[in-house]
Amino acid sequence: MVEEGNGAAIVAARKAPSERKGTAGESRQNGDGSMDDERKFPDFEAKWQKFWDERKQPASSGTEPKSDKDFYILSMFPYPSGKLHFGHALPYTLTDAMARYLRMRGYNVLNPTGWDAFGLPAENAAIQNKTHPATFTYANIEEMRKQKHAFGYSFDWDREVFTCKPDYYKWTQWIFLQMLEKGVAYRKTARVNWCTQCNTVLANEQVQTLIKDGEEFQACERCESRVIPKEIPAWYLRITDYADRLLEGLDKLGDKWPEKVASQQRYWIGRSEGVNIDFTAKLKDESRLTVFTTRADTAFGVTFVALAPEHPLVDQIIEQSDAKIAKQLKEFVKETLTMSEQDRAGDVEKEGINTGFKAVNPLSGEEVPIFVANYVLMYGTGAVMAVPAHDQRDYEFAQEYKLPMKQVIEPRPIREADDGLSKRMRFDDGHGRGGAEGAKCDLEEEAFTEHGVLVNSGKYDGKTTVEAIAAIAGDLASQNKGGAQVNYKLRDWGISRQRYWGCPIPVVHCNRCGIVPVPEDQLPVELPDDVDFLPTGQSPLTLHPDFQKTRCPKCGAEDARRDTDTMDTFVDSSWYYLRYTDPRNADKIFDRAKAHHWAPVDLYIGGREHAILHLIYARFYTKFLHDIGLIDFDEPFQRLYAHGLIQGESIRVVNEHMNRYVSHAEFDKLKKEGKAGDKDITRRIEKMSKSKKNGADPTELMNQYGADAVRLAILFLGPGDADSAWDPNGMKGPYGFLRRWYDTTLQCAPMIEEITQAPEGTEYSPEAKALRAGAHTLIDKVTREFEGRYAFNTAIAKGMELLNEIGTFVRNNKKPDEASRYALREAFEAMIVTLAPFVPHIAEELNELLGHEGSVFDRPWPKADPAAMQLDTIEIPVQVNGKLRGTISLPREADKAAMEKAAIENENVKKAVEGMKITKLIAVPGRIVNIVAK
RNA sequence: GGCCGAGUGGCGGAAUGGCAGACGCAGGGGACUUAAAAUCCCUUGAGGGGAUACCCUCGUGCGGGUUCGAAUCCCGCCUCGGCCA
Repeated sequence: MVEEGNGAAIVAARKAPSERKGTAGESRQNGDGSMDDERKFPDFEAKWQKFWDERKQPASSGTEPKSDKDFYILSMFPYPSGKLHFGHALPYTLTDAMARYLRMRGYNVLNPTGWDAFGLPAENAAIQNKTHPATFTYANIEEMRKQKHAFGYSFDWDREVFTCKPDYYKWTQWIFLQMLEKGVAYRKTARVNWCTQCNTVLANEQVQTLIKDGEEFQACERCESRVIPKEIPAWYLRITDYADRLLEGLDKLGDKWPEKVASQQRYWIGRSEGVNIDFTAKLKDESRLTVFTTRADTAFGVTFVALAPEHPLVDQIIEQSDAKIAKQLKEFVKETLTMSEQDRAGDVEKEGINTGFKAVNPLSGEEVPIFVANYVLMYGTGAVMAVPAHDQRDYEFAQEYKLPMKQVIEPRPIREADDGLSKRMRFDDGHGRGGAEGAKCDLEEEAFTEHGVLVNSGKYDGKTTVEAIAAIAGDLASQNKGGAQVNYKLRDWGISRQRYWGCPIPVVHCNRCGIVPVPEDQLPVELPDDVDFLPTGQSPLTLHPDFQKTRCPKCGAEDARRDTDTMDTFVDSSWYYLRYTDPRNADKIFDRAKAHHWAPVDLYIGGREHAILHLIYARFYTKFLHDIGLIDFDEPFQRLYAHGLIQGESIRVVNEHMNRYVSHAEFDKLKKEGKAGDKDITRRIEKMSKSKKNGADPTELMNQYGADAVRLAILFLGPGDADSAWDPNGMKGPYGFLRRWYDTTLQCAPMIEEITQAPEGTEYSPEAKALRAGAHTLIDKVTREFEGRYAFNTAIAKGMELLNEIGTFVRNNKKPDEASRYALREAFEAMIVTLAPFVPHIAEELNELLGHEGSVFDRPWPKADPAAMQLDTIEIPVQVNGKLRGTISLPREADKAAMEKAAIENENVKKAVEGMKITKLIAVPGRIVNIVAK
């Protein structure tokens, strides 16, 4: 599938030794300890960055369909927060290594980057500093772009996109209009988080739980004042229509996506198969009261019905109640609605009020009381049938309010095969459990929520849970009293933000025509520049004199108003990967053929914090764009790599002097001054943050040690998909390795520069063979990591190992023969080429030093020679009864019999089996011998 | 509370059924140096014996199991982390 470089040719093509330039050539003459001061290592990184910039061939913008050789690799673009930190450096280093590797393998690689540039922090900074969000944003971008460049990342900079520029958000608006036309975007009035101080909507993530004076409440993360639910009109995207397809897509992606991310998305979508049952509420008039349940089989056990405080019937009930109950209900509803849904669904005290009205169960004909309860959410129908005997929440509520309990399910072991529940149904609200063998039913203690067999349920007695649900759903449907129903936890996506620094929503409100989309030829609706950023909490767009004022595009009325909301920034990032395929197109969102030359993304690299929101939204957008015929695929990211978090060790000092976090440097200082000791501190590994003073600045480290060393240190820390802790000493190993590698190459260059071909007819010494084995093992190891596992820490360790072997070899072979010199050259070449994706600058430098023309990245990827990887004699461990008792040296090709013979003859082994009878011999060729003896 | 992941030296981590601790950091010893830093070399799981280069015992969170053989697979538990509630 992939063209292989010829391993034997790894040493070829180079220029004359006399042309060799080495910055350190002279300083090495010192040959003493002062070398490092004078040399300043490394000093060649800027040189190679310039070299790359000048020879950079832009990624092809072909229009031919994507081939096996076209590879789209993408790292999540950053919010321009100001500085590049470890949260960025890890994914970009991973991405760059892979992109460089793929190019060396002959792939045509697209590796773009850009800026997720709209967002709240810029606007808050603007308010604080009395500037413009754009000023803040572009200054940050400028800084971060420099940093990314200094790391030597090989991005396709000519494709850089900025979501905050009109040439980008024009198309964000355009997609919105398509959604509006298709009914996927709509406006409704619904409950949002409203900050009472800032007078604005907050996203769920911007709401935090605070405890003040012993009271717990939901607060604004910025001003810490109370957040209340409020009904306001806002724009929504009908992502719920895509729920099933979003689920099916996950199945298709299979193991190309981490199972963790897929299951989080499944859970978020929260499909549950159940039954709607229409009760009859006996108010003044009889009205229908539909409940949704996944356990219709327990319908005969209903002893009350509970409504969410938001349920539409609640208003009617209040109207029809006597004054006292009405007042109680009103207060209860008001109080409950100040709680967040998370709290209500959690372990909050279950409270409710008996309305005094009754509802009739359509299956049993029984009348049960109607409650309004805080633990019922506006999920499903906003009403539940309460079955205390078989639902734990109902059980607790019934205990509290002394409500009756009626058992209608009996435990009975159900064989796995009888449990016909689909996977999706199991994945519901926790009720869909299989009938466990030996399940206990003790209603004195808790509800019985397992599956079983129906009792006290009229004609359904004797049926199993699964049979009963189907039968009841069917009967209800035929009587027009409900039927099977699928519900989702996923809600439609509210995208309106009462903010300035976002993509304006391109609609006009006209008094005559209502909501009118801005015609396509008038896009983009641009953000006005001349706005004041005042801490009023109101969107500056509503205060702007002209922005709102516009003509109705439909009837021409002068008094129409523009929508002043802007879009959630997740909208901007839901389709950016497509714009990279044709970033400067002024006429279209992108050229269809260009898009299909690259998209979908082959490998998407980003943090796990985006497992749900961004990745679901991007998948949803892709499906929509597919549906309107823009693209012919409907999953954006073929493979997802979720990188880990780099954490830092924090130190907290608690003593008579202080009680706060200190940095490592500060602690050392305090220790010297005697103000703090080891017993006063708590060390913890936690997410890097300013307040915990456990962060490390990659750019600072880069200035000190060079980009390659930081790249290497990051990759060497651990496998990229695991969280790992940053050690303040973590630079030393990788930096020392690079320096030793450089020095050793320089030292050996004169010895190997004449050798260009494997010497014919010369035998390798055992040492040279061992060195060759090391070199080819490195090639094999690095290749395998790039082809699947991405555990680059182990690949790098192999590189370090080979350098150690080279050191030993050189020390022990002061006057190497030609074959040895070739083996040595091969080892250096293997290191340069295979480590180049990780540490590109030094690889270029050493490549040049060994006399090669051009870039190391133009060299073919080497192929490991399996024969060279193995030694002639191998050491085989010998166990006796599973315990290591000796090792034997054998020719590589020794068969079982030879291994067994050598094993029994080994002195240590003889001692170990003395006086025992050997009952069994296990020999695994090339691996181990185990002797079983009694 | 649910789901997922993890638990291996002083530390980051190797080893995915076959010599536990690769590689690196930190520690110890030595060389160089007037000295220090830097650099280089040796050494380093714990315990014990022989004391040269050798050997033994224990050891991958805990308890069981499967296997000739388990860090790795199975069952039960504990702890930590993440996400959701």
